[in-house]
Amino acid sequence: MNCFINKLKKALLLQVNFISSFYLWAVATLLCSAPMSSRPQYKFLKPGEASFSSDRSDADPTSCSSFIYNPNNKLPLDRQRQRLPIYAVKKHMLFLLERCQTLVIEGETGSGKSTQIPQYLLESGWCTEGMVGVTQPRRVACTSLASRVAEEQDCLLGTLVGYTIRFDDNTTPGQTKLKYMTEALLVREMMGDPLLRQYSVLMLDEVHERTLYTDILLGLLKKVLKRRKDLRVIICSATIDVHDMLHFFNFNKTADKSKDTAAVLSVTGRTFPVDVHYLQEACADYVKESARTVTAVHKTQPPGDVLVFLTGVEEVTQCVELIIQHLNTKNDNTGSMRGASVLPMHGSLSTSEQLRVFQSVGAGTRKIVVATNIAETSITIPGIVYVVDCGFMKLRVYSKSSASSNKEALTEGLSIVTTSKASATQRAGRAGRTRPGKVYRLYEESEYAALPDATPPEMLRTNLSPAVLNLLALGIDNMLRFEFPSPPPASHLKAALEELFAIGAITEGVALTQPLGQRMAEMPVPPQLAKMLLVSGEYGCREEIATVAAMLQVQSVLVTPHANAHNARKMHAKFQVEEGDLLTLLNVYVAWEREQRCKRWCGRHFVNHKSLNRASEIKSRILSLLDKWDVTNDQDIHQTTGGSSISSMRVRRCITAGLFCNAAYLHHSGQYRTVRSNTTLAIHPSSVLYTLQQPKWLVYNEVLHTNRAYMRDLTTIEEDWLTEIAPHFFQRRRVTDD
DNA sequence: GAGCACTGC
Repeated sequence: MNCFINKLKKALLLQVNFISSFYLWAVATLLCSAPMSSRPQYKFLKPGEASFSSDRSDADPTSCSSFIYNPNNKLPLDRQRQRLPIYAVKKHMLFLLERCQTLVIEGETGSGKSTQIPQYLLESGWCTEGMVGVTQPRRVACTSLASRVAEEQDCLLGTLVGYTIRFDDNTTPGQTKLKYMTEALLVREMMGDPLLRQYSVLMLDEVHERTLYTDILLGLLKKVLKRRKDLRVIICSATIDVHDMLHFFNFNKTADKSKDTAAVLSVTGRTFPVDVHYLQEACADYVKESARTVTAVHKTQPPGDVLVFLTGVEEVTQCVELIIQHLNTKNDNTGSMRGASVLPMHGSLSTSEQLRVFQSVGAGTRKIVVATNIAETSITIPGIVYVVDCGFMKLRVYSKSSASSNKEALTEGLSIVTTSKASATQRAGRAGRTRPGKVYRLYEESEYAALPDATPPEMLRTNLSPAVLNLLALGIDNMLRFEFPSPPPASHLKAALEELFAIGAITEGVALTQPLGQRMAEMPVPPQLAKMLLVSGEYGCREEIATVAAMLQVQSVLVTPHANAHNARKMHAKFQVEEGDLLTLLNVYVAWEREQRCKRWCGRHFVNHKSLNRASEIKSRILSLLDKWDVTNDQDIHQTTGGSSISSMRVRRCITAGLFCNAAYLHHSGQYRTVRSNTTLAIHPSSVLYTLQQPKWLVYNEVLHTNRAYMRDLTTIEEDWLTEIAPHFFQRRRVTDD
């Protein structure tokens, strides 16, 4: 502790009191540390005109998407089902499931596993005692798979076959036997039913994606399997990690194979061969090289649409412009020209702009889609024959801040890294869905061999406090003994435990506090925001905080179109207040409601209508939870205040109660430093405080690492509030050294 | 003094 204090420099500072969290630290350091994922470096060779090597046909377009190309869609449904590759192994699968608790199915796109396996289980009596639950990482997959299966079973969706995603439960209790759901939702269900008694079989689909919730579920199900010998678990994954999964779930530690509790079954897919082309010499600029390659494909290759993978919005925009230049003809605003239509595709586009890539561009015209990673798993564009893969992607990383600080701080950020072999294969597979295709990889063949096999699981790359809170609520109070499929580094767990302790979610003994911690776990928002919501009654600003929390859950409420940035900024200025971004967001929401949620008003003010509607849904869900727990505005506060400035202060004090760990002050050097670790951080240019007067003290909602470490979603606060609201965390001291 | 890939409760 003394040593820690000595490290701080000059002036009057607030300091973190780590005395109470020392125990947590001791617990956390006991946890075994996992090897950090190595981040491969991609080296560019000298610039120059590069050419592609000759055709090769060794592509293995393994991909597992919920959108399945169906070459038999003119046949009757039962004939279609029998033609799927999975049908050939149906009996073997059912036999293995009788014998083993866990079945790992290695299956490729178009094998029919996601739709057929649940029906085989239904038909062979696995649903008499309980349901078959199928998890998916994404919501659209749940809804589309459920409707397909309902159609094949000739039943109304929501009866025998149903789905459950957030805000949308389309099942009938007692009647629904096949239930598709998101992974996160099954984790929620386990809070009420830890042994999942209503399920006889659980099937986890797309496990190779290794989302945070996939890993949580894998660990939890392993525990449940030990307690419930009647339960069966089916793991569907791509080739890459089948043996890891088998090893993870096989409880047989003897050499006697007949005692194995897990088995593997392989199913071939139904995709077309994809020719792989590599550069013979590395390129200096993959954006320019992509545009050059697309142009060459358009001029020399037979008809067929093109999909380009780049890493970010800016690259996509630049590449679209370059391609249009290269194709060198007048283009109208639609991007159409001489037999080609060039379209961008990324998450920040509006729905209507995104829909354009699915629309037909007409016979004789080649569609060229330039996309981010959104096209790798989340969406499938039909008709793609050529893929151009730059070999890079943006990936969330969670690591020690490289910014100048005298104490380690873990922060989240995005980095551009090379893709993995699995990811390169997935991208290539996008070219072979309807007929044989070609992929152009903008790197050398030797570079491919150097790629990591798979992208590291999200569990190793993210802030763990939400996950740890979830596990605690599920009764996993000993992280030491929890079997993570990929154990996260001890430092990440330590940081999560410290944060949860600071906001009062857990005790020094790492137990969930009652009722605060328990309720925070049930809140569908990150722990710090949950804290803010649960104490909002005490500050008399329940409605306002519910709005702020909901607005922080949706992306891009304020839109700034490239072409109309000036006007957008002018309109956005109407909502801006010097108290910061969270109160600005509150203003936007209030204004939207005042205008009767008018869509045209949104357009005029460059506000995303879809996002606001979603925020409204989340807000209602939050408010109903607060009602359930009797979190209501304190009457005394309500009566004695009324003015808007006082109201703003109440809201900001309540925000401080949730985000006090993220406090920063304006150092005399003119830079902001965090109170917790004295890390230098800058105000992000998207913040309203970027142009307004810089406050002495503020709290931020998140840190974004790009070239520098930026704080986003800011709120101005008073220094005194910190010691007042979180006395356990802050101590006022005068530090005189240095 | 710039610029966030994608999910999910």
